[in-house]
Amino acid sequence: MNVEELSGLPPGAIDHFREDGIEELYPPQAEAVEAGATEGENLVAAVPTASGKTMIAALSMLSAIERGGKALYIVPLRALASEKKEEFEAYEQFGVTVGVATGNYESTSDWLATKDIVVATSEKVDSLVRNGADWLSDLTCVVSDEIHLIDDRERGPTLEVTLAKLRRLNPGMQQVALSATVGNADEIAGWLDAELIDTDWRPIDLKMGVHYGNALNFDDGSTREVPVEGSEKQEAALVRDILQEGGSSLVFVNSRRNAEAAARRLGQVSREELTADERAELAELAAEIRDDSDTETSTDLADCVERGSAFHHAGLSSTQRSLVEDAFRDRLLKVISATPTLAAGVNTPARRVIVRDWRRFDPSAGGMAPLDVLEVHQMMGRAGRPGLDPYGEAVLLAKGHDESQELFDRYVWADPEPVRSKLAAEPALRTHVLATIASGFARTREGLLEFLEATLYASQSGESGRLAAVTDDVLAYLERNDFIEREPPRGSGRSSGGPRERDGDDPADGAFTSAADLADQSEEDEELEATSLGHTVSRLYLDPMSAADIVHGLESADDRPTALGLYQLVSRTPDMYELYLRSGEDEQFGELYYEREAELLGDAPSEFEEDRFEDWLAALKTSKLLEDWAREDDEERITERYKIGPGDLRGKVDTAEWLLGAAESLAQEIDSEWTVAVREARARVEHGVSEELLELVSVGGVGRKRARRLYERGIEEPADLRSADKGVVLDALKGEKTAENILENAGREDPSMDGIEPAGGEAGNDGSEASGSEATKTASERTEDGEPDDSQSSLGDF
DNA sequence: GTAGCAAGTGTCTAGACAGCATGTC
DNA sequence: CTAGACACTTGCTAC
Repeated sequence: MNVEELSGLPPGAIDHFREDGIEELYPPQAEAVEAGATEGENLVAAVPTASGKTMIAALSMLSAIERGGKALYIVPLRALASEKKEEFEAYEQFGVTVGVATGNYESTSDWLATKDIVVATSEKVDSLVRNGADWLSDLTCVVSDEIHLIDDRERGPTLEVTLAKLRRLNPGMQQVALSATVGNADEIAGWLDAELIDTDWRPIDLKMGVHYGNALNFDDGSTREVPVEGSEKQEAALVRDILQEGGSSLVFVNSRRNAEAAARRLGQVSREELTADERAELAELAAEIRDDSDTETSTDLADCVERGSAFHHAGLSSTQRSLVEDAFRDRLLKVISATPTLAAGVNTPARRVIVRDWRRFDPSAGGMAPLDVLEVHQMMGRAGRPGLDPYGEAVLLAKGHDESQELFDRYVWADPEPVRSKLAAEPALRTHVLATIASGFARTREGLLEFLEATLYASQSGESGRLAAVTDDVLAYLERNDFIEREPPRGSGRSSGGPRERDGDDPADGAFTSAADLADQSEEDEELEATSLGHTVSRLYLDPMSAADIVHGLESADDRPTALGLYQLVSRTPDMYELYLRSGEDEQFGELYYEREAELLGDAPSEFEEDRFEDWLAALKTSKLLEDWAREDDEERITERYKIGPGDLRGKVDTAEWLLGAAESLAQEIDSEWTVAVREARARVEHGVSEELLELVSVGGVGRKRARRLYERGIEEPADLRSADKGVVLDALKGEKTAENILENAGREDPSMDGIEPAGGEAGNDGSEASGSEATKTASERTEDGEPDDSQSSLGDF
C-alpha cells in the first residue's frame, strides 16, 4: 500500500511522510490500515521491534486528531517518552501539537489539555487519572507501547488498571496496543476488543544463531567460521569478525561487573580498527564523559571509550548513557557491552547482537535462572540497522555441543512466553484498590470487583475467586490503616458527592462524575469511601504500605526527628529500592545502628529476626548515603564508599526527594508537629546541603558547591549577597557572568561585575592558611557546629 | 629475588516509575 | 531442581 492511498489524515501528513522517505507501507502497517487504524478501530499489533510499530500508532493518532480528537501515547520509560516526543514533534509542521508528561518532565495538566498528542509513562497516566485531569475524558485514541510489559510483576498492573480506567472514561475511544511478539497476542486482542495483527515480518532479515567452538551456526542452516584465537573470549572473536566488515556489535551480559570487564577486554579488539579521525573524536567523547562526573565509573568508561568500546548499565549517569547511545548510533563506538538496560530502552541497533549470558542470578530461584524467551528475543531484536545493514545477526554463546543444542531449542526455535496478568498480587492490588475507590471508579466491594472484571486478569483467569479473596484482604488492610471507611448503605437519594473530595458537599467533580455514576451502587452494599488520608495517599502516588510506615513513624516520634531518622523512615518503605548489604557491612551498619539508634523512628525489628533486621540495616545504609549527600560529601566519595555509580546516587536522591515530599504532605494531613522537620530534610536532600546552606541555595544559580564557597566567605544568606563586597563574591563564584547572574537573582540593585577583582584568596584576610584548610576540608569533617568530629570520620570511612 | 603463571578462594549479582515546582558547576 | 564470572591471593617454577 502506498502512502498516497491513505485517507483521513491531517492535510500535510502524507507529504511529510513522503519527505521522510516513506512511500510504501510495510506489510504490517498496510494490514493495520486495512483493519481500520485510520478509522478508529481497535488494534493490537504484535510485531517485532523496529518493524514500523510507531507508524501504526502515528496513523491511528493522526486520523483521530483529524476527526477532532485527542491522542495519548503511553510508554514504559521516561527515556522513551522523550524519544517519542521528538519523533512526533515533526508533525508540528502540519499543525499537530505534542506534549510530554513524566514524573520529572515539566507540564501542568492545563497545558497538556491543549495538546493533540500527549506522550506519558504509564505511572504518570495513572497519576493523572488519580488527580482527575479533565482532559483525559477528551481522549479519542490511546496507544499503549510495549503492552507485553503487563506481564511485569511490579509495573504491569499499573498499565492494566490504567487502561481499564481510560476505557471506562472514554467508552468509544480507539485503543491501539503495540507489543513484542508474544505467545498470546490473541488474548490481549480479545481483552481490548481489537483486531489482531500478529506477524514476524521485519524490514531487515534477522539471522539467529549459536557460536560454539570455531563455528557460528545460523537458524537458516548457514555456517560461518569464527575462530577463537588463543586465550581470547568468544565474544571478542565475534566482535572482531563483524568489525572487519564494518559492523558494530552489542553484547548482552548479566551483571554490571561483567559489562565493565567485557568492555575493557573488547576495547583491545575495537582499538585495532580505528582510524585516526575516530581516535580523535573518541578522545573528545572520553573527555566529555570524564567531565560529566568525577567517579571511578566515569574514568573506567572513558578509558574504554578511547578505544572504541563502552559499557552501559543503570549505574551510569543519564548524560553518560545518552553520550554512549548516541556515539554508538553514529557508529563511532564499535561495541557496547550492556546489561538489559539497553534491550528495553531507546533504539540502539547493531549489526551483530551477542547474547553472552543467558542466565541471570535470581535469589528466588536459588541460583542462576534462564532468561525468558521474550527477553532474549528483545535483545536479539536489536540486531540489524535499517538502511545500513544487509541483515542483522543475533548470536548466543555456547561452551559445548550440548549447550549449543539447548540454546537452539530454548531460544532460537522457541516461541515467547504468553503474557500473564500479575494483578492478583497483594502489593499491586493494595495500591490500585485504594486508587480506584479514591478516584470514584468504585464505591462498593461489588463495584470494585465489577471494575476489576474489565482487566486482563479477569479475562485470563475466568474465575474471580482469587481476585475477590485478595481484594478482601486488601480492603481489610486499607481500613485498618485508616485509608478507607466502610459505611452502612444509604438511600439511593444520596447525592453523589465528589468522589475525590471528602468534604462531601462538592457535588460537581468534573469529568469523573460520570465514571462514578457508572459504579455499581446497589443499595444493599455497604459503601467504601476513601478517608481524607486515603485520598492524599492515592494522589501522592504512594504505596499505601509506604504511607502507613511513614505515618506510624512520624506519630511515634517524641522529639524532633533528625534528618537521618527521616531518611531511614522513607528508605525502609516499599517505594524505595533497597541498597543491599555487602559482606561485612552488616557489622559496620550494626555498629552505626547502636550509635544512632535513638534517631531512628518506630520500633526496630529484633535482631533475632534476621531478615527483617537486615532490611532495617539496609535502610539505614541508604539513609546514611542520603545523610552523606546532605552533608555535602562529593559524588566521588559517595560512589566509592557505597560502591555504586553516579546514576545510582542520582536515583536514590530522586526517590528520597519524592518520598520526603510525600511525607511532608502526610505530616500535614495528620497534623504532625514534625512537618517542618520533614520539609527541611527534604530540602537538604534536594540540594545536597547542610542546614546552614538552605537559605543560600534558594537563590537561583546557587547549588551545593557555590553555596558552600559563599558561606565560607561569610555570605550566609541571600540578604548578604545584596550587601557583600563584590570582590568576595567574585572570588567565591569565579566567573563574572555567574556572579552577576546570581547577584541579580538575589535581588541586588547593581549586579554588574565590571572592573571588580576577586578579593580574598591568598591576600588579606585573617590567615590564609586557616581559611585555606577550612575550604579544602570536606564537609564530612565538619559537624553541625563546626567542630571536628572524630566519631563521624571513623564511622564515615568504611 | 622475582617475573610469570596456575590454582585456589572469596565476593557478589538487572532495572527504574511516582508529587510538586523549577533550574547545578 | 538450580551458578559462575571476576578479582584477588597464594604457591610454584624457571630463570
